[in-house]
Amino acid sequence: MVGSEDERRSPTIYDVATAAGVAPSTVSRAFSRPGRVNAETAARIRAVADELGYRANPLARALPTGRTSLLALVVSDVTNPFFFQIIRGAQEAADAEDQTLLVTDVLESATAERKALERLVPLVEGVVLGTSRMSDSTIRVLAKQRPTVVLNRVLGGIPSVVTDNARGMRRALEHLGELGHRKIAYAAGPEASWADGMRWRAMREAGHELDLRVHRIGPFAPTLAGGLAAVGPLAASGVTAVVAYNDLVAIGLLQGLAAAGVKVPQRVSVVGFDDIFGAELCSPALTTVAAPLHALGQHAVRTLLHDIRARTPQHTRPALLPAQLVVRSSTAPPPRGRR
Amino acid sequence: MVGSEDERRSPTIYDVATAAGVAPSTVSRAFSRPGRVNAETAARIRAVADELGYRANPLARALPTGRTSLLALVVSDVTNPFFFQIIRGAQEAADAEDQTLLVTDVLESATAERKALERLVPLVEGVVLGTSRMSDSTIRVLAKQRPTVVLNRVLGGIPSVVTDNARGMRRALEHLGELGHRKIAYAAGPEASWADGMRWRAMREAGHELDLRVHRIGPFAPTLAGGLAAVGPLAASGVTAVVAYNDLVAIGLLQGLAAAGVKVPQRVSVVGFDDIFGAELCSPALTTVAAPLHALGQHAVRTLLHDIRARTPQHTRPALLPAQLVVRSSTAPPPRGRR
DNA sequence: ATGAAAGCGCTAACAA
DNA sequence: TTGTTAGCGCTTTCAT
Repeated sequence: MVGSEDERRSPTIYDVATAAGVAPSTVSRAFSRPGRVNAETAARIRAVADELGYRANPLARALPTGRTSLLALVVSDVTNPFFFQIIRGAQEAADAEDQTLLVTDVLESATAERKALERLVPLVEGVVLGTSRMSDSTIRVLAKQRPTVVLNRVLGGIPSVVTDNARGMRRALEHLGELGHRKIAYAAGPEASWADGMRWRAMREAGHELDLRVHRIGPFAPTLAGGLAAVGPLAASGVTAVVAYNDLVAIGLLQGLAAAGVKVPQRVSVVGFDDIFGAELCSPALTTVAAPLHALGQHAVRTLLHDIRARTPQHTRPALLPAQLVVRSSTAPPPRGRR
Repeated sequence: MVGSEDERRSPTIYDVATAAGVAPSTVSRAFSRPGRVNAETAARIRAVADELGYRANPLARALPTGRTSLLALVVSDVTNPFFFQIIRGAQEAADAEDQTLLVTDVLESATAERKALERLVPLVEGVVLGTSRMSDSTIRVLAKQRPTVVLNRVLGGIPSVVTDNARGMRRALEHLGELGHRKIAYAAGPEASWADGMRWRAMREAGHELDLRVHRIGPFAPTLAGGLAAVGPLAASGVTAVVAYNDLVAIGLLQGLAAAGVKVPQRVSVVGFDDIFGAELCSPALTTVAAPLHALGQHAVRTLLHDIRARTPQHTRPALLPAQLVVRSSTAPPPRGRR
């Protein structure tokens, strides 16, 4: 067997039981089901446990119950600032409920994502998928095995929490409209992106309501390089303002425009999406639609915990969290004669 | 008990054993100790296992052996770009050895760090501490419980992996010296920081050898705000170049200098440390001493794994990983008449 | 090379 | 309210 003639193993419920003069099961109950045991007995047990330095073994507890108190958060890219606050929020929510959050980076690869999940699933009680690269059907299979919450993606029947892109986009266009812009471009992100579709649709609708002309360029990669690539098409489009798929694209645009000698915001205004770390570092500081990143992470974990406890997904329709426009220095009225 | 009259539990070694006509222990061996079992038997067992969709339960495996295949990486702040590549490197190294990495953010708080560790330690086989805020003695206690590796900190007797700050600083000063600078400031970071002490000491030594005058200002918080605060003291110091404790301070400095109308690099050159994400976003793009972030994470995990397997710390002296100077646009020759 | 059996530390029926 | 007892799924001596 394993234990051998242990020198100084850590104490178990048996040690506590003996020392307190009760049965092991009573010790167990004293910790996992307080109230199901006489107050005085419980107190004594706790005292003895303290003295012995007893700590419940999470593995042993998990084996018969399946309750590992472990939650997985899968992100497509830890180095993407988009996830920082999401991770933070998620971790806070998990800590608050005494759960341990396992953050896993899958490097933008659906294969890596599946492999990671294969390893994680038997260990965790639930998983939240941040910007998953996996197919809908793969996600559904996962959701059958463990309670699952999806971030920034809507998937019929699977609980999800997303940013209210429509309202955010609306705010951005209102802002641009008030400044006097009339013709505005959208620098699109990856076509496969759910958020991209949402944003462009919202832009068309808002443009229509606000009587603004909107124009789509792209798609571009959701990176600095993508933004750089958008410079040419943007110039060709003859607009005075552009809303980018996300901040990385917007910042790339800023850099490319600067290199081309086009002044921002004097000649053209630029608006980003998400408000990632870096959006206020660039110059000019980026006006952007701030996604409720922290809240997104927090809400996802709370929802997950709820579903785990309910033993079945309750939140079947997506939770919509509000975005907020952060006005910085990359937007201004259009050049005279261009309005 | 627990299992109840299960509908469709996942198959166990018992199921496989029955189906393959062998004993459960043989199935166990076939997986955990291949070679200790007849090749043909093993093949048959594997075939049957596949068919049944058998997957070893990591919890059950871990209970008797303690081998959870879980490693903890504790970072003081996930949102600090400094950690991105560290996390990546660590995760790669862990994946390569079929270990699961648990990344935990402790929000710059020693208390949170201790609490997180308390929860993690019984679960993981080892821990790497990235920029720990805990005291040396607390870390030593931890190291007694689980193999531990420390990042960017040297702690007698505890395995650690650190950046070669001395060589990096030397490169930075050589670069500045070649450009013609003679008087250079160091914008210091937190006094409690081990890296800060190293960097300042290295700067003095290099300055001495290269015949440059070095001057220390600060300490400043290791943040953008810290950099902003450094603008005044910097102006007062009368130098033509400054090396900042880290990139965040350097970028803050860039922003503050711009606001004050001081041109970088024409009037003053700025060098950062670490090369975090953001160092090339800011303007001008930052010249900086790039820490081998990815390698740091990777090396830490490898060392940890090694120690876990050796069942005792082997690497008693710090591993020194090389830094590299990345020259971008924030450095240039000093103004005429100031050399 | 393989099997039998004990045990890892805990939980949860079931009885008392 | 508390004790007894049988597992959870796996590993590992000890026999054979």
